[in-house]
Amino acid sequence: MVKTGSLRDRKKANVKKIFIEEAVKLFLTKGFDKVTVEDIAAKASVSRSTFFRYFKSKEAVVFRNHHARVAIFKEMLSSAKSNNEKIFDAIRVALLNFAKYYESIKDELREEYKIVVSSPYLIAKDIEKDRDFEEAISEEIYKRLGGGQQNRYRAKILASAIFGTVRTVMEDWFEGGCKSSLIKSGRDALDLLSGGFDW
Amino acid sequence: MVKTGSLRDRKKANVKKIFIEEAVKLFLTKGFDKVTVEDIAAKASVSRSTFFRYFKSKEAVVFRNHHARVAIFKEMLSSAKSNNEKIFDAIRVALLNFAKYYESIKDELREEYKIVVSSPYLIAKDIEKDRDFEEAISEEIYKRLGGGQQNRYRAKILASAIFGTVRTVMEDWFEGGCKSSLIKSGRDALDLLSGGFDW
DNA sequence: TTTTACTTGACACTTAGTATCATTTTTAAT
DNA sequence: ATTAAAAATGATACTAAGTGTCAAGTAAAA
Repeated sequence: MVKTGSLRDRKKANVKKIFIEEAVKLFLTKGFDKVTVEDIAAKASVSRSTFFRYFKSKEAVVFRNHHARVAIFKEMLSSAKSNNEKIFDAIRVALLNFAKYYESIKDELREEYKIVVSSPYLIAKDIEKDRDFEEAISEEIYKRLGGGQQNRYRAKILASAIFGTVRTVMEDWFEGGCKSSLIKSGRDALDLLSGGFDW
Repeated sequence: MVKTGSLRDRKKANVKKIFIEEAVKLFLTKGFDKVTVEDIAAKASVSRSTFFRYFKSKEAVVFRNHHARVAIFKEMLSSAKSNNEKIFDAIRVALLNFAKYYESIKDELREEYKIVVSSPYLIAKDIEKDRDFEEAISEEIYKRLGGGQQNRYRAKILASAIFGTVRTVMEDWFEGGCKSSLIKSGRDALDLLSGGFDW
């Protein structure tokens, strides 16, 4: 039994799909900044107005999967168990799980990356989006530390250090065309971090 | 002997000063997003065209000191000496020096922060600007490690962890109205980091 | 079938930023 | 002091993102 929405719902889903396909095609060939919403709407054979009913901005097409990914990451964080009761180890488990997930959607990610680096504006936005992941880590550490004002700050500091590391590993992975093992690089980088800064 | 520029130069400097004063006044009272370049130009009694000859964008007024600050930081990084030959310690010295500098311009910074948080757009841009500091740290670590491909990556990871920490400390300082000791907070946070992640 | 709810296209508007051109102002040379 | 070159300004027109509104069309429910 296949669940078909109403005709209206199916039409909407289809329009959205076409928007995404055509927009991505244009972004990849011309670069994000050289594509106007007018162009996208024309390719999708609808009006410019309609585009803004489906996406709140031009870049929203590019970042359409962001929220879902953050949700997945949060789920991995909260369900992560460590063998040794150490918080950092649990975060590490979640991060490596997420790395595995990212490897499984590398085609999608590679395409997205190509679009992002085509525009200084998108690069900035991308950095901004990363904050959601960092905040998720911070929240998780805070919870596991048991709450309290002092721990909130402590959690933020640790999370920013951890995610700074993660971001760098990911950038490196993208730069190399997602060919290397993200899990292995991630593990190595986290080892470097956990070893401390006595150098 | 006072060095007076030409009449032209003095006029230009004055127009720029007026632009900054009026723009900042408007940003502080109405919030960045509610101020148009038209408004600023009107307050400065010049045309909108002229504004864009002095600043390449509206936000450039807010971030007008960014480059100079990065330059100062780089200088502090390259001249930092540690007692024990450890790279992390030299970076720490530079960071604490910079914290001292920031304490000395806290009024300017507090004003800037108030404007930045008035606009989601500026908050994003601010995060972007921070990358310049992170890259400066990365460069410095890389140089001190003696170059090489492997060290480039290593330097990036360490720099992102360090700067993630720094950013969090600064945010906390700003949130508290720049009243606490940035140097002390910075030292504590760096200690937390250097202790490693074995928890 | 008819009423109601939703979707769309057309249009007007605001604002940042770019580009051009004529006018004014400053500077340098005679 | 006069004039020619260089630079700053204002006016104007343009592109493009994003917002808001309204009337017409289409699907859903009665």
